[in-house]
Amino acid sequence: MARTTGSDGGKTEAAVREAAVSLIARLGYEAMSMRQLAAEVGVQAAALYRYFPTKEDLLFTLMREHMEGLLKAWETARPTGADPVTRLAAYVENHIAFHIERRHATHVSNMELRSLSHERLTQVLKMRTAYEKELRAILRDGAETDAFEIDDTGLTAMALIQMMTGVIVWFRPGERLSIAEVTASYLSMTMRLVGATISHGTARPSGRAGDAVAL
Amino acid sequence: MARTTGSDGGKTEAAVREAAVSLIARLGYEAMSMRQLAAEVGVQAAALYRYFPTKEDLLFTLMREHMEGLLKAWETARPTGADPVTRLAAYVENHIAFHIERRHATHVSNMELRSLSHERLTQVLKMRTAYEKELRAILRDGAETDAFEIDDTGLTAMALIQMMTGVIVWFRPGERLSIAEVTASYLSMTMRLVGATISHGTARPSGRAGDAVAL
DNA sequence: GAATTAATTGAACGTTCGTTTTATTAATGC
DNA sequence: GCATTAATAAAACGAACGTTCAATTAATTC
Repeated sequence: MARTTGSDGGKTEAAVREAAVSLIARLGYEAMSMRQLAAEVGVQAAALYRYFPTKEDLLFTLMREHMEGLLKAWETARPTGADPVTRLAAYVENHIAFHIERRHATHVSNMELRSLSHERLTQVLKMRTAYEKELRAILRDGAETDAFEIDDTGLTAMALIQMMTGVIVWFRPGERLSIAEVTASYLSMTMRLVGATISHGTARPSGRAGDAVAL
Repeated sequence: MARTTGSDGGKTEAAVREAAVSLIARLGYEAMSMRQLAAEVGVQAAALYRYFPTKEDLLFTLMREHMEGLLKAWETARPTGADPVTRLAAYVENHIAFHIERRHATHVSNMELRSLSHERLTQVLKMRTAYEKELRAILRDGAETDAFEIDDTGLTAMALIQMMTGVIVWFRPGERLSIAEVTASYLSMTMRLVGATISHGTARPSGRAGDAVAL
């Protein structure tokens, strides 16, 4: 056999991407073979090389597009000229929504970085850093205007991102909690963590929780 | 050649474990070959099979002992009969100290779970769940005695663990922050996140940060 | 409807993998 | 110092890997 009836390059490529994301998320990049991937798509292994020149090219494409999507999503969701609390809330909501929606792709982007060449790793990390920088800027603004009370901006940003991204590890759609409930809880935890001053009305008291137990 | 002068089974096995942890952490379990590992130890690949019957046995041994170590460390550090704030502080301090000290092993235990057989995966997850259960118990006690203000105990526990374990992703010893500084910051963030009542002296006010921005 | 292009198959390539087997030498026990 | 046991090397096994190549057929173009 050769070309099959109804075959379409565009559709096949999309099917390859989709199957690759879920297969890599489940088995890991190294453990997934090109033959396995091809079988999932319903095609011979050789056919994959029409769309991606190497296995690593495939991985890199998935990661790059994931990061581009994340940055684009934030560009769209980001409120312009708002106060730090509003901006932080938008960041948290966007982050959680995006990551829950793309659990598998996030898994791939976070876990398989070591399989990239140095150059490509740098590219992906650059995008990631740009995204994290947005959060640090919000935290810094909030700290400077006393909207937040933060020890260390960089450390707090990393802690928040790890906490939020961690959702994909345990969250399963359709279980005990809805996406809205999870998002609301994380938003509330985030605001407490950064010591956010209550924004609407009530003034915030001076005594900070945690002070008494700090080393 | 055969047996080499000065060779010692105990030392070789220890060297294999050590090399395996750092090699798997750096390359990933699937990407590390037994020949690579043997070369790192300064031995032929066949010699490894004297100590570990298969590659997966080696991985499982590393993971099981890591988890056993974590549980044992907590058993030792756990304060008995103390209030929730003290117990939570001890949990955070133990968790961060243990994970910073064993960054590579933690990486292995968290990232390579999918390479275990179903049965062994279950064993490791059982230990992990037992460890997480300790945190949930502390949070529940704190919530019931109004020492903490928590939306959802399970969700908060997961968020905290993800946040704390995330330290190993970005923390490098000898850089900007010391272990003590990092621990103090995480402790402070944790206490705010759970809405801990200030324990020594000052009463805690009613208005909670985050309320105003919750969905 | 012939020529061209797009999509895929099937077979093969050289390499590397985890693992096993057999032989060989160092340390140990008596 | 001889017998035994411990620790390793060296070579080989079949299987699986990523990738390439030539052949073949479906769709498209004119």
